[in-house]
Amino acid sequence: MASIKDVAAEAGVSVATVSRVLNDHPSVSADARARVLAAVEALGYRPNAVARSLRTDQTRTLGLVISDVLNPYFTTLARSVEEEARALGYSVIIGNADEQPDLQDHHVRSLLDRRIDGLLVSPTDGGSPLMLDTARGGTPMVFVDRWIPGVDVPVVRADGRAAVRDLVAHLYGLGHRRLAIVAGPAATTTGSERVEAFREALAEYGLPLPDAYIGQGDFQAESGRRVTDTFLDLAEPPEVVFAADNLMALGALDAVRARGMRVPGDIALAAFDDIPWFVHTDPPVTAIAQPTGELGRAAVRALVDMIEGRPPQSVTLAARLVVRRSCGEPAAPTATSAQPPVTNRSTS
Amino acid sequence: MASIKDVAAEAGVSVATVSRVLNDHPSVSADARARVLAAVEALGYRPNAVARSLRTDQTRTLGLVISDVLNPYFTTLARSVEEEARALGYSVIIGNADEQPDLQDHHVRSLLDRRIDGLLVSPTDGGSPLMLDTARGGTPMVFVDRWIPGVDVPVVRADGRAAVRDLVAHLYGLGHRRLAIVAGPAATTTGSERVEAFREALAEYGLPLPDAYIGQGDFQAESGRRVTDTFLDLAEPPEVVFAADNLMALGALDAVRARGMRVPGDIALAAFDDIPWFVHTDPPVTAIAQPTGELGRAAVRALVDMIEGRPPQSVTLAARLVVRRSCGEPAAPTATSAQPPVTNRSTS
DNA sequence: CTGAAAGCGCTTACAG
DNA sequence: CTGAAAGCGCTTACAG
Repeated sequence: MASIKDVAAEAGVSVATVSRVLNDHPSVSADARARVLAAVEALGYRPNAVARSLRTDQTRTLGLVISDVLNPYFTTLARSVEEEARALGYSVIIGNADEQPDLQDHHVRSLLDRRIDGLLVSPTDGGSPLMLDTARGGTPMVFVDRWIPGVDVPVVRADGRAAVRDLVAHLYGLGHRRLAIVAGPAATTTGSERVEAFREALAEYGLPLPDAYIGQGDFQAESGRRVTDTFLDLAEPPEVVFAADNLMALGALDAVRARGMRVPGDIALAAFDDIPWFVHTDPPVTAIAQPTGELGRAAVRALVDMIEGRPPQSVTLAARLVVRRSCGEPAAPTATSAQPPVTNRSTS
Repeated sequence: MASIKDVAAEAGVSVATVSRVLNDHPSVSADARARVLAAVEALGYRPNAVARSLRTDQTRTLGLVISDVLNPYFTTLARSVEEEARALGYSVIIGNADEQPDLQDHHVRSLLDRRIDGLLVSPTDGGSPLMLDTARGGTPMVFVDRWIPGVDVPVVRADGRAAVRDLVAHLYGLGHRRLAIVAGPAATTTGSERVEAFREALAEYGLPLPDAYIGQGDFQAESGRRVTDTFLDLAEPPEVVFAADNLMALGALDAVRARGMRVPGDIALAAFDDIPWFVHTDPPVTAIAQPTGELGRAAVRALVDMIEGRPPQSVTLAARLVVRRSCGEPAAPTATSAQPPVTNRSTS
């Protein structure tokens, strides 16, 4: 692989001059510039980013630690993060925590070792020592989707409270009274907040949320299956299962199907996070949609602002309820077509 | 951030000694080792991977350029790649080509600039100049899933030929005679091979594959929708649509649904690539499953073999047909339960 | 406008 | 067993 020395030799100039034309430094003669460019072309030279990073102390790279690559929500988030980063001149390295705090720390450490310029994290837990140290230690950092309370780090996320209230109103209107939730880990903000929002919304209707109706999942499919099984084994099973993310909803569907039961006839289902497949499941799943792409872009902008010395901005966007058929048919259908239309209701 | 010099000062030794204990070099006294370790601990020192890479000329990093992050197949592949790489002591940086050759080249270039030790690619086209140069240029490289003919690079992939034959047998047995395919880009191997396998299997049953029944997609959902629309507009629409990947199947479902038509009553559907959601779509989708995890692991092993100077091995694994209900009910149901069982038939 | 030189943080022969 | 020194490929004051 040709180095800057080779280019300098080929062009008959010093490495300093080569470096200057490569970095668009103004004080280079047109002649020197042309010779260097020709040499670069002839040798197929590409600057060594490793050497450049060591010297400049910046990698123009962002680290993104997501909770689970198999979760379409995070995959969509990752895509928008990469797009926005690329537009701003940064690359991104993705680490998949697979919902395991240990693996999350592994990736954070590895990313830090590579001296990424900034870190985007959706924490899988309440804050490991490493994560806390990193946040306090001056590395530019922003939380996306999930965050860690008590640390001074910008947060970019969706607020699902209003959408959950809309969901409960929808369920109540359909006549459901026994509502259960498959929650995410209590140590994560989305794990606890979604339960709290659900509980509060239920309270508005005078409905309880008994412990037996709060199942502890981990945001992955298998836990949704297991918890739903537990619900179905109850002497008085719930009429509705609200899965706190799309993968646990998948698991819930597995559990229901395994018993030969039907949604929504035997049990209703709703999910946090909307994904394209929910339109085509049997039945289409009522879900709470996040503005995922916008979250990713806002998170990158906040992080790049920090990196480049501008004040970063925390952002909270609204999630919205998307009603489909998995919780039952509307009591008073007004649709004129045989097939009920998909309804997109926006909160606030 | 503490550097090796700080550690050396703290421990009262030279940086060489610090480096030696960090790299488990045998000739270090127990005393020096202990002092260095204590200093590392006290300072929270972490070696700078950038500097180390520059010096050793290896990054212990693999590049993975996948065709589309939003495709669950590639996401599953990426996950297994990262797992196996981690087990072998490597990190992986993922680049998402989003099925665009330009974006693919952008990521290849960026990965090369970072001096990754090896490259894993699922090419989105027939071979850009950059890709060809890279393959010939000595960078350890292996193709996964898709490959570029005519270059001497190991290939790890699934062979779907037998499974496609099984699929056609299944469709024929169900009475279908007009079969159409939504193909991927002809410039990709999976784009052209799946069409060829389909055409050959049809020929065995004396069935033609007219041009009108070959729709040109790009492996993304929107193209599946568009092509299926075209099929449905035909004077004589096909009885079956075979989508060459799961995202185009999603698009096909969208198109069918938009017309208020039903699968398989109005038109049957099958897909290449099996994903968890296919169990829960309406109806469950008959699909060809690849041993995705094993492909990812085998690809990493081949690449690491190349990097570490061992002869790499190309691997071809069989895909298999998973029959569900999207092509119609079996003619002679032998199941005793009301609900037909999911059948997993393994080819060969 | 240009080049010689220092230095980023490591690793590794080379001497001792 | 240990340290001084060179060098990986760049960038960037500093002189001229």
